[in-house]
Amino acid sequence: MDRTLTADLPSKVGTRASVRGWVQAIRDQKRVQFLVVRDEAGAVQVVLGKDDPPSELNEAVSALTPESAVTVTGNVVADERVKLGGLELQLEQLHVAAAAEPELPIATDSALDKRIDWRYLDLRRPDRRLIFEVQTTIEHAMREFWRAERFVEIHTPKLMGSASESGAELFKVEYFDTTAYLAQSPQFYKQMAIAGGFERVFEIGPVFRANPSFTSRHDTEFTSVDVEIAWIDSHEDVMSFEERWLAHVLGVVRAAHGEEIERTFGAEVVVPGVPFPRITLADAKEMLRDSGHENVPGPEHDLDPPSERALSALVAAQHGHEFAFVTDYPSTVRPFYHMRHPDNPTLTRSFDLLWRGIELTTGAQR
RNA sequence: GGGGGCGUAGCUCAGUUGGUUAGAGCGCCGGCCUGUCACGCCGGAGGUCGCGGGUUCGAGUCCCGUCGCUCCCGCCA
Repeated sequence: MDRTLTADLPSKVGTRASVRGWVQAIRDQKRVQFLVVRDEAGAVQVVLGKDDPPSELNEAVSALTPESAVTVTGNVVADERVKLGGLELQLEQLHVAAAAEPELPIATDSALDKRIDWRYLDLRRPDRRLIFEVQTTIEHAMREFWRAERFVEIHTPKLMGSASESGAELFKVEYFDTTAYLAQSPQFYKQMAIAGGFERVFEIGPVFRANPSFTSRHDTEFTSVDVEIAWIDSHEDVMSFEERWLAHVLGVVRAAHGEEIERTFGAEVVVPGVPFPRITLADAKEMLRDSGHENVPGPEHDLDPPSERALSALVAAQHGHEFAFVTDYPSTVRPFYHMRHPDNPTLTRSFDLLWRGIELTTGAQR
């Protein structure tokens, strides 16, 4: 019998169906037994009346353990008493593909490090899966947008013969009888693609930075989204592209997952208006000082995390906007790959994009 | 790299100025329960208090070391 996803069960009422998934709950009573079986799309209540003495099927249900992998088959019936979707599956056949240990090593309130130790169990939780669903939607929406704007996707080498940018520490790896380095940025290859006549390129790929960093932002290995555009007049062209791009992506995410994100994480997905607010780094620091923010970094320094959070809060209050471009970094902060202003070589044609107090991207005219 | 916090049952956590046999909730196991839906009720099992050393009549508790986790700062072309 073909497998039915729990999300499709309403269309199966009055027929037999087979559901595959994980046992989420077992409520074994004197006269009746209930299971909740969860698959990637949802969950369904399974019901079985108990014989006296209990049937073999009754005994099999009693012996189940949470998170066991099962296939349950039976008639799908509508029943208003059932809180979970108003329907249930009347159990006729039970197949246990893999029985779980009686006691699970993590619970919903377990700490993150413990959940990571048992990641395959943690990922079964719908709120964990939602993150991956949203990530997939985001990448798809990005590629869709880029493709409509004549971008070409590139996959650049991650094993390199030398550093692609200075500043970040490199991971050394043995490469036959010589040494290679893990790429800490596709920047060099992006620019080669531009020089090669690819006017607009993008890459979504891994980058590696051997920074002994102890923060919640995992700098050592992460997935970087990179874009490079030719024939621009200034960094303003990059910003106006980026804001349209991100507004599009957030619009798609809100439409596809907005309600579930709100329900699961209590966070609203806000589709930003265009243009985003723009402020020079110097003006941002003045704004922060005027607002009474303490320890504003000096003129030769980037904003620190507390300043980024405070600036986002000020922009939100003044412009009602979650994004803010901070522009014109001094060349001392951005010495590489950044074009200087023709009339003021101490400033670069560059920007950072802040979102809800976090630095999201860095951009510049190269 | 600097600083703070934490490590006790399968999970989440209490544990007072050092003092008898280390507790709770959830989970698990057994029993009961006529439709539950966070099911309910009764009972039970489960511990090298991260590890090593020290102080003490006595250490989960104090001291030193060590391992692990976590938060903040720094680093982050």
